[in-house]
Parts: sequence; C-alpha cells; structure tokens
Amino acid sequence: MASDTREQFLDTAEMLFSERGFYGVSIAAIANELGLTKQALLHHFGSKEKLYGEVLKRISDEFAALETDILRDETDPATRLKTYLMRLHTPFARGAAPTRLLMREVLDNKRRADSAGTWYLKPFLERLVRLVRDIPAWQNASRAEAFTMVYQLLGAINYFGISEPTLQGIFGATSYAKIEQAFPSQLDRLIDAVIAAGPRSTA
Amino acid sequence: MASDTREQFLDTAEMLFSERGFYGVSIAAIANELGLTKQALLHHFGSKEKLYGEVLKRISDEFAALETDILRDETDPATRLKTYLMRLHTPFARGAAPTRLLMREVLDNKRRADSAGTWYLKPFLERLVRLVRDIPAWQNASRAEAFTMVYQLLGAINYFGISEPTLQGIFGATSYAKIEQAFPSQLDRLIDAVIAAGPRSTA
DNA sequence: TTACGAACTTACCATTTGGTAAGTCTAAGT
DNA sequence: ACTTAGACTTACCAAATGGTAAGTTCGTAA
Repeated sequence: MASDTREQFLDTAEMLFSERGFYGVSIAAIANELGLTKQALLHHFGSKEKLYGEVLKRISDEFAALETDILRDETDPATRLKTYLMRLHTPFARGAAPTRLLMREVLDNKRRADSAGTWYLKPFLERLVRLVRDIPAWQNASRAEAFTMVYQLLGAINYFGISEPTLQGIFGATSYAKIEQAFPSQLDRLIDAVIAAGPRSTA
Repeated sequence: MASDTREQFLDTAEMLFSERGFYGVSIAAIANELGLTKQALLHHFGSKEKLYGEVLKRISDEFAALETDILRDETDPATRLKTYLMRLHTPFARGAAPTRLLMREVLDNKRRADSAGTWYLKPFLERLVRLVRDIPAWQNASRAEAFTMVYQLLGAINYFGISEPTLQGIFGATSYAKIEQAFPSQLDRLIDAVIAAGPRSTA
C-alpha cells in the first residue's frame, strides 16, 4: 500500500519527537529507523516542520475521536468527564508518546516559528471545559474556574504520564512499580473530590 | 569581580535552556547574549553539558534552601507542605524558568548522555515525601501513596507553571489573566482537599 | 509500447554545531 | 622586572544539520 510508508514515518516520528524533542531528532535519524534515507521522508512531507505538524494533528484527531466515543457511551456529565480523564492516564496503545509530545508542545510552541498560531491543544481544552460545565454542580462556575479545575487534573495526569523514565531512574524499577500501581486509585479519588467540591467555597 | 561573568552565563543559560531546551540552544547563542564568544563560555564551563549541569544544580540548591526556610518558619507539618507547594507555584523572582527547565529535565534526562545517573530531582522529591508523612493523617500511608499524592499536586502546579505562553496563545491575554487569578485559590482548596482525604478510603 | 507519476536514491550544498589549539591582554604576586 | 594565571579572542576543524537537484526504478494507465 502506498500510504503505508507515510504512516510508518508518522509512527516513528511521533516516537522520536516525543523522546528527544523537535530539535533533538534529525530527519535522517527518523528515516534511518525505517531503513530509508532522509530524502524519502522529505518526499512525503516536504519539510521537518510539516512532518511535525502532521504528527501533532494525528494526536489531536485521536483525542477528538476519544471524546466522541465517550459522549456516545456515557450520558452522565460527571461520568463523562471522569471517564475522559481516566482514559488520558494511559492514552493509547502507543504508550506515553502522545502525552510526552503534547507536553513538549506546551513548552515549545511559542518559539518554533512555523507552527506558531496553530494551537493543536485548543479544541481539546475547550472540550474539557465544556464537559466540566455540563456537570450540575459546576454549571454556575465561571469559564476561568472550570478551566482551572480541569487543568489541575490534567496537570496531575500528564505530569505523571511523562515521568516514568525519570522516576524509575530515581527510585528504581520495583519502587516505581508500586507507585504506578497506586496511581489510578488515587487519581480516581482526586477527580471525585474535585468534582464534588464545586467551583467555590459554598457561598 | 571574577565570578560575575560566570553567574551571568548561568542566568542566561537558565533562561535560554528553559525556553528552547538543551538541543534548541547553542553555546554560541548563550555567549552572544552577553556579547561574548562561545569560547569564553567554554573557558568557564568546559562543555555545554557541564554548563547545563551547573544550571540544574543551582536550581536544585535553591529548592533545598526554600525547604530550609519553611522548616524554620513553620512547625505544623500540614502547613509546611502546603506552604512549600504554594511557593512552588511562583517559584523565584526569575519567573517560570526553573519550572520549565525541570519539566524539560523530566522529559529529557534519560536520553542525554552525560547527566544520566545524576538525578537533580531526587532530593527534592524525597523532601516532599518526608513532609507528607509528617502529617498525622498520612503517617500510615505507604511510600508509594505519599509519593503519588504529592506528585499529583506537583503535576497540577508545574503543568500550569509552564503553560502561560501556550494558554495566552490559545485564549488571549485577558482570558488568561482571569485564569491566572483564579488559580491560586483553587490550588489552595485542592491541597486542603487532598491532605484531608488521607491516604485511603477510610478502611 | 510508451508515457507518466509515485517512491525512492545518490550527490551535493551552505550553515551550524560543539570543541581544540594557540594565542593576546591585563592585573596581581614575587 | 619577570612570571604567572585568569579571562578572554581569532583561527580552525570534523561532523551533522535541513534542504535542493537530478536522477533511477517500477507499477499502471492510455
């Protein structure tokens, strides 16, 4: 199939960009991973920036699809939000690569010339805020309050999501295994607590 | 003073590394920022890796000093933890640079050859876990539970801490100002809720 | 059979990278 | 007066970078 190579390039690029960052990976390195030359890559994507953009777009689309699934399967607003967030904890079969890449994007997008102005995270964040404000207890929350709430949860999830190698390095594999095991239930309780608390000290 | 230039190099390097990452900054760029050549930088630090290591070390030391202050000023364990975490929200006069750099370090340290094995975050994290387990309600928490709890809070704080440029880009300056204003009080409540909840569903 | 376009490759290029070598300049110590 | 050492500079260098140009190979459609 023709587009097979393209898809492989996107997979490899996602992995390497997520591990080493945009400037830490050369297009030659990505191509070599597939046994091809960098010009094969340029043939398909035109430039490194465009390749990077397509990788981000693919992730963005996957998150959108994830929300569509949840809106179909769940009806209770609080459950929808919670399900979505819990799913973000171990996002896709590809592991932490999308989480790591999005974290890098938050750190870098302002500086990288070409993709500035293209905010791949925007629809994702707006969907989350919408989910929060569908919850009865949060209906009179301001946009800022709803956003802040969900962004704190997102931070808790994503920060842990990118930390595996570092935490394994610091604490060792066995200690990390315990931490990883403890995380979901603690996250579950955290989300419940935050949702239950509502937007403001009961005024 | 002789070491004045050195300190300026560390300041500039911290800023640029935090903004563009290790691979995104050349030593020539750092030196030019001070009107010097890259060889002046190499004269003081020997290599790019060593410079980067010293920047990290300085940040690590500052966090240690911060804890010392808090241990001196506060006696209640819960207050100590909360004060520490709230201080991390806007860490130093230098703004978000240390937070951004540490986030990059979490993403990168496994891959960068030289600094692998040097875990600048280790003492910082161990101090936090110690603070948690000093709190009466958390005294029978496992290490993993205490760690997971504080790491979630750390994630909420740090993720927001690195997001200013991105969020301004997505939502605009005025919307971001509202979010920034709403954040501390929500964080305050989040920390209280997590501490109060204790390590496990009341068994 | 030929024409064509997609999927590549080898050559090549200017620029930038981190780092070495060999100075120059200046202030302090003896 | 002479030496030494620190703080720098100019001159290099080999390797790697992203990208262009010009093919080659090959399956398919006219």
